[in-house]
Amino acid sequence: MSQPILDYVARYIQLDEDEKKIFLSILRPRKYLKRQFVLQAGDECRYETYVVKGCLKAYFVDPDGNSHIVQFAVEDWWISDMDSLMNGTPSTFNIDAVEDTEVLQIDRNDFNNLFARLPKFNTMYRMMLMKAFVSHQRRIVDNLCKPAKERYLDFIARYRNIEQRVPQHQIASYLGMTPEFLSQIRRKLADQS
Amino acid sequence: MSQPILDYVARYIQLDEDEKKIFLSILRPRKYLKRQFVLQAGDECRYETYVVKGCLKAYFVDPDGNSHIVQFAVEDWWISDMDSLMNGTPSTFNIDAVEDTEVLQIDRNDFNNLFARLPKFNTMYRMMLMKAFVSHQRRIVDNLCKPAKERYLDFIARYRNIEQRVPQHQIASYLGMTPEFLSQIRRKLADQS
DNA sequence: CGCGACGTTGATTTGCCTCAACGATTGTGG
DNA sequence: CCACAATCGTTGAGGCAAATCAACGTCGCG
Repeated sequence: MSQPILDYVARYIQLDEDEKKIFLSILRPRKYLKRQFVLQAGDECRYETYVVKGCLKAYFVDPDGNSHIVQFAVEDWWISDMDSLMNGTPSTFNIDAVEDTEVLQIDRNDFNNLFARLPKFNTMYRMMLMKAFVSHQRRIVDNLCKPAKERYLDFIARYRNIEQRVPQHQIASYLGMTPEFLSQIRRKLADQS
Repeated sequence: MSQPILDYVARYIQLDEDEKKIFLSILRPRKYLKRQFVLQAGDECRYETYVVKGCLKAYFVDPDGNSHIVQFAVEDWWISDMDSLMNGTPSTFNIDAVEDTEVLQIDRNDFNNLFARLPKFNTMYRMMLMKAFVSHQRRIVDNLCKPAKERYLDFIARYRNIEQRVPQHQIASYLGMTPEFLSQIRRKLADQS
């Protein structure tokens, strides 16, 4: 159960046995059923969540009721409402399960103390955030300058494993287009091949 | 010259005199003239750059030759091509000066060593990145679900100081619309008030 | 002066959305 | 085990937000 996350951590930092013990002690395993909420917008985000098996998604529901997916998290990914987790403000995103999912969670207090107790985690988290920074910037640029068809092709090239596990209309939401339009794009691609 | 950056750092971490000395020793002051390049796409990003006075911008030029501004950096902001800075890969962004600008720069090697030499900086940088993470996510969502007019109004509300220093077509680029369309939006706003 | 950067305006086009209707599945309670 | 609802994808007609293209006026500056 905890081996994947230890491997994950080991890619960034080396822990001694004591540190491993402390780290493992703050992880709480939990399961979510498909469609079950991990976090509802407006609530305080109480956990940083690591996905062991399954798939979660974070999404924003705008005033018109349309929902916009900001992140998928499959195996070996982390997900949370960072703003709420840092500051205790009400979260703006919902997080729920795309399929039945097993996670390991770190409580908000433990998370905020973690960096003082085990300073090495500063390094790991900083490096994770730097990678996220880069991919966020790329996503912003791509959304600005690439047409819908190209964004779709990029997505399936990069996340082939996600594409097959998530309903098509959710991919459309992630890519910033309507499900009808994505359907149209796929038809044209199928016709010409 | 260095006081602003010390104040900046002090908002996140407390340095003793030795640490201050080390930190200051890796900062290189430099001036850029309006329109001068700080970094050209394809080159290796050699510096993390802190703006003391003036304004820089980072932008991506797409295959059609259109440029898309990903970030402005005015006083007290940092700017770089993070991917290139981390990994030494060719940068995808250009960075240049919107106006005459004074900066403090940290060389790529010093930057990568900084966290080992002065571990406190892990904490500071992690916290900076967490804030950036949140604002990137918000920008992604806003670009997906807000119409152009609203994005413009949000921008001038949040960055009134930037709006007055940067040519209008660059703001349009940052907001992901054409300069013609932004001009139209502004006319309508002016008419009805 | 003359050129380049900047903003504006209008005509036209287009990428994508809206709305509505329709099968195919899946799942679920009676 | 069936009936009915919910979820999901598809298709087409029509509409709109924003892009494109082209022309023009202004300003600052070498």
